Amino acid sequence: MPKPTFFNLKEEKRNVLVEAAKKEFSRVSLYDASIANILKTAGIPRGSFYQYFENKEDAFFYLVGEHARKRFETFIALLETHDGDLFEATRVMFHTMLSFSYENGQNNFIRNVLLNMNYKIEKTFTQTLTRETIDQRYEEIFLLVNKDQFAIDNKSDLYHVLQILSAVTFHNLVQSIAEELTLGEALGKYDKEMSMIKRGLCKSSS
Amino acid sequence: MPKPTFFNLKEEKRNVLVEAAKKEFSRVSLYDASIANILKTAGIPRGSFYQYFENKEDAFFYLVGEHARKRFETFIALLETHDGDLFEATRVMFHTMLSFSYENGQNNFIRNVLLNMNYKIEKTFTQTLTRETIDQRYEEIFLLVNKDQFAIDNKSDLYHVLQILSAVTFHNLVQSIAEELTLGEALGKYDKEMSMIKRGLCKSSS
DNA sequence: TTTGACATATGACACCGTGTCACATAAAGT
DNA sequence: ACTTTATGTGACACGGTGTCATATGTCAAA
Repeated sequence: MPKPTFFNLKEEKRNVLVEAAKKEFSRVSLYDASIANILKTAGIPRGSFYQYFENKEDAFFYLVGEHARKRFETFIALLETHDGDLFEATRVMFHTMLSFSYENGQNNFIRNVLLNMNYKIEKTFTQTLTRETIDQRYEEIFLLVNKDQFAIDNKSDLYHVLQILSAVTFHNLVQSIAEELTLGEALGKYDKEMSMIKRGLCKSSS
Repeated sequence: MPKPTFFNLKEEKRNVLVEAAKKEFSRVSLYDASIANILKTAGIPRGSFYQYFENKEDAFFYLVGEHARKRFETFIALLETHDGDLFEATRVMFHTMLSFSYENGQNNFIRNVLLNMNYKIEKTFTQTLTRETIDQRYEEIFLLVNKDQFAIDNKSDLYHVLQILSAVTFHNLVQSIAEELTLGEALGKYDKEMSMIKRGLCKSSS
């Protein structure tokens, strides 16, 4: 987490810093990013950066976390809009993130984050779906989801549904961007795989 | 790819280097790894390293690729052993990788690779190297898989089955290691999610 | 207004890691 | 033997990170 000094900053200065960091993390991965570039863009001296953040990672995961927070709000809103249809909400989410990523060309934060996605980043993204924080925001999802559509017995089953959905959705997001699929191709593949998951991979006879 | 010089090396010296690199990449992630440590372990001067590899990444992905090659052989063998039962072969693979990872404690290559898994690494894992071999290997799988168990129409459907299977399997592998689940917990979660995927997440009526 | 305690700003610097390059040595070809 | 080609070597330039001594600002109590 950023240090208290960061949050004590005047909003404008904080924004300048956030935007500068976002710019650098839009250019390259966390590991290729250079603090010097952030400093140059934000116009602050080197020492100041370390007043606000522990290090580069700290700044990066702060940005990802903030992004994830907003996405979660969107997701909850989508669930409400679609009468608890989890698949449709996820599908719209997929579509939205992908469109946004394509519209903004090579240099945009979310594209870069997705391309360099690893476990820690994915966890920061889906912190609501992990076992530890399950009760905090999982409850919110659970109440909203229309359970009628699922072949599930209990609350724990929904956890696994979310796990599967997020695994496949993220995999498709990353792949679509990395392989530079067109929006149509990406959605086609995603819908196909989603329908297979819904229906089941095996013959019902087995 | 490593430079020709690397492959011209006498087998013993090449092995020393490979083991040294593996040791370093077992300790920390690709980005935290230091070439200096590899040099020290292998007992070669700095310049030599750059005779053999383009850079750190080059060495790392060579090791991952070699590992993946062996895993693929195992997988094909498993498919044969289990009469083309793709799910069972995948399950055994999951079990094997996880067991191996646990048995060897904190410092082992595959654990570290899984923990720092990203798209490029996963791609190296699932599609081994050249374009030509991809089609060839896919064909190999296609011929071996017992299509009777699946609700699939054509060859393209199997592609999507493999996509889903690998997404969920990798996700579980990484999560099990990162969250330090016991082998029992990990297998329980995996089996549960696999059975949900096989049967389908939605009620058959929908 | 002065004072002192605490928070914040600053940039020079020590440290570490990468990749290169000029030169040394070995191996192979003729 | 001599030339050519391949490989070995380590000093070094360059760039990046995190720290620290010092400067500057803030604010409340005296």
